[in-house]
Amino acid sequence: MARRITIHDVAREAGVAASTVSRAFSSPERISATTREHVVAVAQRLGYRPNPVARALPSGKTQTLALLVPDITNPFFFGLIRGAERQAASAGYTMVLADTGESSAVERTHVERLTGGVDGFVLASSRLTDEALHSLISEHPAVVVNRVIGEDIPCVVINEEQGMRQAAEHLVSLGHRRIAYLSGPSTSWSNRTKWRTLQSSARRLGITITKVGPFAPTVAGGAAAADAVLVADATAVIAFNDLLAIGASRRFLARGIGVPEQISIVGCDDIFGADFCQPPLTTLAADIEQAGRSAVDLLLSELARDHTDNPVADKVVLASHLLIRESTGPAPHPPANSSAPDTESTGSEFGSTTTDPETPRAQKEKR
Amino acid sequence: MARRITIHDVAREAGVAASTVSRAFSSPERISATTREHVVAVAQRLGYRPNPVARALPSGKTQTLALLVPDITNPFFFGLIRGAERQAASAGYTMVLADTGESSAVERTHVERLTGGVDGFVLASSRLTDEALHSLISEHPAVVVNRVIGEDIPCVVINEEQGMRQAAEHLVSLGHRRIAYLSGPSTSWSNRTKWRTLQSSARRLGITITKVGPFAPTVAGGAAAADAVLVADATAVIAFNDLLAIGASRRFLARGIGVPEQISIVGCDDIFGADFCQPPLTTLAADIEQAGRSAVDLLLSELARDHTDNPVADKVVLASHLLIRESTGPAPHPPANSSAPDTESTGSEFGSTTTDPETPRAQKEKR
DNA sequence: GCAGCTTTGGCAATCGGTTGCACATCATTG
DNA sequence: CAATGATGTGCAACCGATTGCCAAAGCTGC
Repeated sequence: MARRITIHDVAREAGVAASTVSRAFSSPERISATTREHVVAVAQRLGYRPNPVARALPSGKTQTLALLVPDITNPFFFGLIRGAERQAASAGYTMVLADTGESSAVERTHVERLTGGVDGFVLASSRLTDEALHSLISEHPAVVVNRVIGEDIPCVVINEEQGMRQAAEHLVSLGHRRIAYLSGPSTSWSNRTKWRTLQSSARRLGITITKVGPFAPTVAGGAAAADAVLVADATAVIAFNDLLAIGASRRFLARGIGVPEQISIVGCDDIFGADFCQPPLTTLAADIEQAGRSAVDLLLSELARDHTDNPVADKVVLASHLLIRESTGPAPHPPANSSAPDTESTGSEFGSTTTDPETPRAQKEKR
Repeated sequence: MARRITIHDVAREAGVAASTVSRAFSSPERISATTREHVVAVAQRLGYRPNPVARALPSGKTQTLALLVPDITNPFFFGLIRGAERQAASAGYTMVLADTGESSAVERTHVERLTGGVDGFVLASSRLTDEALHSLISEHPAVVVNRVIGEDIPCVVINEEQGMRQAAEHLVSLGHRRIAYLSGPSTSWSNRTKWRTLQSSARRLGITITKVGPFAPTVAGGAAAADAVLVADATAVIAFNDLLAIGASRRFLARGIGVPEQISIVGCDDIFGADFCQPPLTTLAADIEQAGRSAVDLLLSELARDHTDNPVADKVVLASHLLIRESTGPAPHPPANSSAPDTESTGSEFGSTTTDPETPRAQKEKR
């Protein structure tokens, strides 16, 4: 724990000024090759390491990024954390991780406290209101993940619409007509988006989707959700996330209700474990690790950006696709009149965008 | 992104010196109540936030801790990260997370780079050699997790011996006589400890335990491990961790080998998913989140310690206990001569310490 | 009314770097 | 050979806080 070697120690030992030592490292072209080599050699011999905080003070750049997540516990964020950490590290940045405990107040406090100590923020699944986010982002460089706020704020989102439509069509193709949506936190933008998309898909496909919840987006929450579904009288459920889906699935099985024989389950996120739970979960997958990497990239380019130029923010949309495993199957009592019950009610607003040939078709699969 | 309010702005606005503003916050007793209130009010009005890096420079204290893990991907570390982050946050510390990619060189580089920017390190499952760790810890405050090095280095470990003995006894009680140990990284202290304990347990219990591996401690590694086990001709396996156990279990099932009908599997760590994989995994559980909390506590008390006093380092040992689920069952062909084959070969070195009544007993369980 | 003490607030140095500017040195050129 | 320019190095200010020391002001008691 000996005192650390400073630039002055090196300067004295090398017989030059401290500024020369500084330049030997940070602007080598401003110094002659001979002195630079000498200084570097002395620094090496003494074991000199620049002090990051001293370096950060004049420049205001800490080479550190903060990642805020609502709940470190949630496996969904593991991939995000991983991707973000790796990308940050490879760019020479250090990553600070903070858990906001699903609370907007804590989120704001963390930002306040970290400001000055970090160069920017990645806000994953922020629980802040749009206004709060806007004002926050106007004073701190930040990118949001899992949220779209406006043209001026860089963000990384998963194409939930795409995924949710696929999920609904998959279930309809299996003969399901009454679907329940297991809602997550009402403060979650992603939750609202999923539900909105599902409602329009339901209209387009001529089926009914009812919302149950909100539930805590955890395995424990899934148990409660399962019981609520039984009351809602649905043959299939789409869950806000895999945790909820796994929890519900286990609860159904524990109550002697077959999955997917009696009820089908679709999750979201393809978290760790979704492939080896029982039954393996049909889920909406997206490369969430990529989301972490993209978020850091966006933030870094935001930091590099000359703030006098055009303030056009980037937006990364990650594809979402359905992974069909074993938690979904044919509806228990396929309705006799399977051919397009009331397809003509399709809203014009969707008719234009979705010229998708994948409409309800035969459900003669067997298990 | 307006310029940040500094202590000087507050001083000017309040009509006092900067030092007075500083004292108003950091040493209120050195200042009259009236001026303090006035200064605080002005600071509040201006939205003043102390700059953490400027504050860290004179004090040398950054209020930041670093957590280094070999692989963020590994769910085992999620609990650790969570526990550490929470404990750090509640003590007003910020946590930096870094992945060493299972490499001792990267680990060392990270420590080098972070030094000065953090007050101390939590090294989880370090891949460094004992010598490297010793020299590293002699110059940086640090605590290690999952490793015991010496009396002078604070550490948090899981009582692997206890757990491994329980696992071995559990399998023996089910009639298993030939057990394979699925080895993890050879640089892992925990891996070596597990194997050593297993060897002595085997001698004591009069069974054979063979080591297969090392394998990558991942689900993918588990598949390779499963195939190796088939060659080793064992009726049960104990895996270095749950990832390996789950991977092996899936591989066995895919190859038509019943788990636990034909082969029993015991994992380690009780990671997320161990309870809902197929079959639910019998595993050695420890409160790893507590390990994270304890590690941070230890580090914090290490930092608070007056370094002139006695250098006695703390050591936290966390209990490990067996969680019996469904991946273990009776050995496929229970040997006829079940009563203590060669118990007298028990090494004296263990005879003294393990006066443990739990020796091989009946295996008449049915499934 | 003044010595002596306590309280209060300011000055200035400091932490360890970075960087604008001045200056010295040396080579080039008219 | 002097003027000019290019190059290399040092001085000192600065980033935003903290803190030791000093002095002014206020208070006590004789």
